[in-house]
Amino acid sequence: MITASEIYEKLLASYGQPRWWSDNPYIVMVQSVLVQNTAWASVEKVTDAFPKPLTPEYVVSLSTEELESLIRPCGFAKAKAATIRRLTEWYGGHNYHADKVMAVDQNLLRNELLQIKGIGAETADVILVYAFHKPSFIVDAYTRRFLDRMSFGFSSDDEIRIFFESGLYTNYQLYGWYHWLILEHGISCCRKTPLCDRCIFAPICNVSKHR
DNA sequence: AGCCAGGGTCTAA
DNA sequence: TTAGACCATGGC
Repeated sequence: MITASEIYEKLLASYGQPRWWSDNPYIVMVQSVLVQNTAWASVEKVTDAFPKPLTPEYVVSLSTEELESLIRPCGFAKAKAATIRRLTEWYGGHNYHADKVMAVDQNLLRNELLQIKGIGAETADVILVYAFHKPSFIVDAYTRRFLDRMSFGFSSDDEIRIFFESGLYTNYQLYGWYHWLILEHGISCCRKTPLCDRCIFAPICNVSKHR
């Protein structure tokens, strides 16, 4: 069976240097909530249309109605606005200071994030990796589908996490890049069956599982 | 475990 | 133009 490193090398060779989410921790936090079950284009639309720079101070100054109205194109406006508020409040507990958050133990931090209503495992891991530079491998629907098509037969996200974390250097940048590559692959190749003939994984990909 | 939250965009007809 | 699938999910 192909290893986690070999998969990474293939993805890298095919798609090139992956992009980083954002160097601004607060933007990562907000966008990670906005993107839940939402197309990325809608997230960019909302983020780009913000009347002022997207800072915690600015978000706190908005009324609930204003915030909901600004993020409406991403859907679930009520729920997401409330989650962004709770997340911002939590960040305020660390004085909006990313360095302070980064000093917290990874598992402690993950649990803190998971306690915030609206933040599940995937969103927590996205925030951990991209905002606070913690090596917590992100498992999402694309990751599961990708591995399914490689016929791995994992039965839980924990198994998947262990597969990646034990097969790679413990490095937050690597995890972030890897996640981005899986997404890029999933979006550009594995959503449309015809493209899969040219896919780098075609020889080992179970095409019958394509949607 | 399955269903619900819900606006926007793309596609096939 | 219209119906329907789908979107970088999480909560109950």
